[in-house]
This record gives sequence, structure tokens and C-alpha cells, in this order.
Amino acid sequence: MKENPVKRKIVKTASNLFFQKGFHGTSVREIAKRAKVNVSAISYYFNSKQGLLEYAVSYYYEQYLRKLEETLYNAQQTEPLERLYELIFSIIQYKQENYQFTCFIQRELSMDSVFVREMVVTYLAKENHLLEEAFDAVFRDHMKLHKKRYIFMQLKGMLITPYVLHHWKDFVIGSYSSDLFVKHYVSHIKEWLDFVFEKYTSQPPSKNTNYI
Amino acid sequence: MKENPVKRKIVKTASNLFFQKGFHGTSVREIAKRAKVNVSAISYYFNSKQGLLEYAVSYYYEQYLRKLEETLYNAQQTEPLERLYELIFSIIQYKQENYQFTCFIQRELSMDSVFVREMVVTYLAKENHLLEEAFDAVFRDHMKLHKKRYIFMQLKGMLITPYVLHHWKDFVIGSYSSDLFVKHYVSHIKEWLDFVFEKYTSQPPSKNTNYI
DNA sequence: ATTTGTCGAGCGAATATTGCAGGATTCCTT
DNA sequence: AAGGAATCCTGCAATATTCGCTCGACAAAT
Repeated sequence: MKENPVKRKIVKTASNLFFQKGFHGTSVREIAKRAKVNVSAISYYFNSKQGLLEYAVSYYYEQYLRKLEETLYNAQQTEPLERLYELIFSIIQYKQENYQFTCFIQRELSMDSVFVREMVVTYLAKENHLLEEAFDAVFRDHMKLHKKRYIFMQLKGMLITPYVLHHWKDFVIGSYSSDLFVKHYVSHIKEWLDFVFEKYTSQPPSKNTNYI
Repeated sequence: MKENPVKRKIVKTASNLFFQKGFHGTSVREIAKRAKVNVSAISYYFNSKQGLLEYAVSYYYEQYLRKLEETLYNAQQTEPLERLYELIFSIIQYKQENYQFTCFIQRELSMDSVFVREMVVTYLAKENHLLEEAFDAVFRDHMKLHKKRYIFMQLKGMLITPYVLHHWKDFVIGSYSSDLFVKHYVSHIKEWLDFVFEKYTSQPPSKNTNYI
């Protein structure tokens, strides 16, 4: 990515436009115009518009998954619940750092195309696996399967809500810094998960961390 | 809508395609082809592709808001918490009945265009108002503003999660009937809200309803 | 007879992509 | 270190295709 300023500028501009108007809603001409590069440069670096998309998505997800794996690796010795919290923190933090592209991906994922299906098996399956494993380590023996699925779905929902409700986000949360939002939001999730933990395992959750 | 079979078929086919490929990803030719009508029919009935979209969206939202208002009207005398539950039930039920179009709208809403902005002020503002009013009636005096915003955001998140996470929905929830999903999911929300209610108002929630 | 609906052909504009020419840069050999 | 060759990059114009939409003819219904 860093290698070439033109390449980077194209990806950055494209991401911004995709976020605003969607993939099909933006033309390569407009990308080139806004990035102040020639149209041919896009074909040159990425072969096609689709290639540009795939490049950006790969870059996003490989960085993302690497970060999650690092987080889990560094928290190998900590207890399951704490490990889960740190994973959640990393997820929200990364999504917030790449806010626009996160929104865009989340939207594009709800389409039905061969590209989306490929993305699901290569990246989303892994993301889900990491999260579910960390989740299971906490709740495996304390919940019925049916219940567990709903709680897990609720957790996943909370991890994407800020990136699909973004018309209301500014209004609801207020417009403070990203870092502050991450802290507040993660501690909101934590509060909820602590309750779930207490309710289903009848143990008090750990108290030794505070993200605020 | 009912008035004309061709008109209806166009809207239905278009909704289906918009759901799969998005608005910009669908061409009028393909709509016409799949609906087995002539391309001109679309211009004839809706003036333009955009007109077709606006017609479908208006139809969807007007039916939706009417249903929510009816629900609230019929529950005028019931206590606030119960009223909120019934509103939630109506919301999920309607969204489930119009599953594909709900997904589509939810996705299109995260774009930035004059159309989306118009949609926000005409429909979403009202939807939010109804929900927030019912929510406020329960929690107004029991929560700090900051906390209330997060909980409300979480509720809104739960109302859209099944329609943005739909790649996982089948896997997570299993593939039983829509009606059954509505009941289960609403009672899951209810369980969560009961906890929130208990925690912040220090009163036991009502026990007289059971959606399962 | 007038309105209403359906049809295929086709228009102009916009789309992604490519060909080619020339400039810039890098790399290799002497 | 120098010069030349190969490669990388950019710019403009043109490509074929697809887009939304319209026209006028014709059929059906009122």
C-alpha cells in the first residue's frame, strides 16, 4: 500500500466514494477525477474497477484479521471473559479507525453476488470463528444452544450497529472523538455482557478493567 | 398496488432484484425481462427507474408507519412497558413480512444522496419519533441522558440486526418459519428489556405476556 | 372514437476498458 | 561512473457495450 502514492490515493478516494454512493453508484471516471489521476491508472494498477474493490477489501480484512489474531495471542493467559473483552475492543477500535470502509463493506455484504460469497468464505468465516471461539470459551457450559445463538447474534449485532445506524449515530452518541467513542461503546457492551455472564453462570464478572 | 397486475409484478420483481444487487446494480432491462413485461412499461407506470424506487419505498413506509400508529393507538390504555413491547412486536413482524425490501432499504439508507436525505426526513424521523416516545415513556425518569441514548441505540440495533446480518441469520437462528422467528426474536428483545427495566427502575417488569 | 395499455426498435448519453505514444525512472553492463 | 536499454508510469483518444428512456405503431378496452 505505502509503496506508491498514486495507488494509495486511488484506493483512498475510491473508498470514500464507495462509502458515499456504493460500488455500482460510483464510476471510475469520478474516482480518477477526484483523485486527480488519469483513468488509465486504475486499470493499470488494479486491472479493473472490480480489481480495485478486491484489493481494497483484501487489504482491509487482512489487516483486520491480523489484528484480531494478535489480540487473542497476547491474551492467551488471561481468563476467557477478559479475553473476549479485549477481542471486542480490538474489533470496535479497528472498525472505528476505518469507519467509512467498514460501513461500505457492511452494506455491500448484504448483496448477493459471487464476489460477496467469496468474501464470506475467505474472510467472514474466519472472523466469525475467532469471535465464536472466544465467546464459547466463556459461555459454553452455561447456556443452552438456542439461547447461546441469540445472545451471540445480539453481540454480533452490537458490533455492527454503529456502522449501519450511522444516520443516527451522530445524533444519538454525540460527536466526540473516535477514541472516546470506542471506549464508551466497548464499556457499554461490557456492561451488557457482564450482566449476561452473571445471569447465566451465577458468578460475578471480573472487575479489574475499566475502559472509560 | 392491487389495482394492476403488471404494475404489481414490476414492483415485486424490482424489489427482489434491488435486494439482490442493489438499486444501481439493477437495470430496467433486467427488471422488465424477469417480470416478463416490456421495458416501456416501467416508464409508463412509474415515469423512471427512480420513480419506481420512490413508489416502492413510499408504499413500504406508509404501510409500515400506519401499522405502528395503529398499534400504539390500540395500546393507549396499557402501561408504557407493555405498549413498547407491542410496538416492537409490530416492527419486527412487519419487517419480517417484507424481509427482502427491509434489507434493501436498510442498505440503501447508509448511502449519501438527496433521495436518502428526503427519505430520512419524511419517514425515518417519524419512525424514530414513535419509537423514542414509547421508549421514553418507560425510562424517562429513570436514566441519565447519556445512558438512555446508548440503551436506545442498542434497542434500535436489535431491531435491524436480523436485516443486516442476514448471511448469518439462517445459520444462527435456524430456518424455521417467519412467524416463529418473530415470536422468538421479540421475546428475546423482551427478556433483555425486562432486565434493563428492572435494573434502572428497581421495579419488577410485568409478567403477563409471553410471545413464545 | 377516445382512452389505455403493450410492443419492438432505437436514440443519446454514460459506462468500463484498451491502444498507443511518449515521458520518467530504474537497472545493467561496460 | 556513464550510457544505454529495459521497464515502469502517465496521458489522450477511441473502443464496444450498456444504460435509462422515448418514439410511434398497434391492440384492447371503455
